[in-house]
Amino acid sequence: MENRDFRVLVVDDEPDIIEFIDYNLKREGYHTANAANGIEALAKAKDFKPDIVLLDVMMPRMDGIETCRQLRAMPEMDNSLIVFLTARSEEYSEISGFNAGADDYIAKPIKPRVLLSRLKAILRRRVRANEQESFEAGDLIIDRESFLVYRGSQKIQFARKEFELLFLLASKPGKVFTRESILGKVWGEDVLVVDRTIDVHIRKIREKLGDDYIATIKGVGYKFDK
Amino acid sequence: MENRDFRVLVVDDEPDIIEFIDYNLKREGYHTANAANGIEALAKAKDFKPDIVLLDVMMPRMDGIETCRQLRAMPEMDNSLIVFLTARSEEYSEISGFNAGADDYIAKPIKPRVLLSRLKAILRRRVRANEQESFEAGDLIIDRESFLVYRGSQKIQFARKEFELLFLLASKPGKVFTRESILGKVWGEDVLVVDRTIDVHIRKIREKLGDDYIATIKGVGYKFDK
DNA sequence: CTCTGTGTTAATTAATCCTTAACGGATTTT
DNA sequence: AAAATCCGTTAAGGATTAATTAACACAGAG
Repeated sequence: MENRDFRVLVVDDEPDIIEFIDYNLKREGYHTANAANGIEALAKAKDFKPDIVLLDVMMPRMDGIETCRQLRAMPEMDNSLIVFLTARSEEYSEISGFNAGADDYIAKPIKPRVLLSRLKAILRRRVRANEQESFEAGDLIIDRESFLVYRGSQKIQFARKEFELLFLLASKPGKVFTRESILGKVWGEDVLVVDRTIDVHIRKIREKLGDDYIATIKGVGYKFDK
Repeated sequence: MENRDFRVLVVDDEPDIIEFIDYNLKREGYHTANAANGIEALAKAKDFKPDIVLLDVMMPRMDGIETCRQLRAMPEMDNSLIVFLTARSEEYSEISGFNAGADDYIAKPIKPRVLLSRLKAILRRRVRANEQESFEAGDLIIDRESFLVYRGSQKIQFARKEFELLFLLASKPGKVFTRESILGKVWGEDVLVVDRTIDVHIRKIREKLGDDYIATIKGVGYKFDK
């Protein structure tokens, strides 16, 4: 899906910021609309049907948190994302505490590149969330619900880490994952685990599936390649 | 890549700020140069070839925005980043409106840790941004994601150095790369490797692709030419 | 508590990649 | 024409990276 297909509603009481965000989004091909306060935002959302709402937390009349609640209640917003714009990242705890239903937040001051890359990431994440928990890769069916992998009528059981690793690799067949990125995604960002650990799990996967599913790219990483 | 390899040009009319930033960057191993105004900045940029320019927006004689435009126009600045130093975040509209080509900005007052971590993030991002994931060259498709080269339906596998070398040459078909620049880009700036090594890798590439992809320019270097 | 499956690491072995030295041919310079 | 330079090629070892095995810790199930 191209950016051009995404609709973004920007809600902020400062015209400068609206203009700034609007300019950057338009340049990337997003459809945009804007509102200066919560009341206006609700009205605009109804017509505009945004995929994503960038919502300033601090606004006069009706604040972002209340606006968010009301937006969430609208049927038109069923599949939309709401992203808070917060003056400082410290306010995150506050926001999440409110549990107003925001999907993410972006800290001000907003930098063009950060805004755009975050937006992309958020939208990508949504796409994934909508994805089924089960998919096919090669002649395998990988099903997260049951933690099982099917090959034809054969059921193959994997331990959790093995499964997550296979799941990651198979989710993008052909793509080479570096050990670093594998660690980040399967084990978590700041986990102290040695690279060899990945190798061992790869080996266990190969033991169960055969050697011709996961290819080693020496000096780079692994890929699912069947 | 270590910080020591990065070159930062700091442009600000206040000597105090220059000194402050300079001190902090040097401590982290960056190479630095500085300029007190836009005119000086342009001259320095030409010699110093910075990877990144920290540019005060408000300056006498020629302001940061105009300086930025002119820097962008310089061929020496092709791969450089320009980061604005802005007095306050309110300057959004200004920054966004003119589209002078800044890559990011850092708000004053500048805190050392913020400066350094932002710089790291920005440089890291650049490295990625420069990396095209996949492109066509001649009848080849060179795909870094899978570390494969396709010729029609044929998949051709390369070892890492071979791949990087082919990737470099093919990224600018027709351009002659000297051995020196090849070493710098594929092997890294301060690696001690003998020229014959490149030849050997070129040979391996030719073995896999055929002799009519990479041409030797005697006394100069190699180019991708198909 | 014991047993089993899982996750991790260390240590060893295996694979392959990278680099170099050496030599020969080609081309350019002296 | 000789000398010098540059490039291509080969084969060998050294260096790097991955595969494999075995051992241990730990958690949860029974």
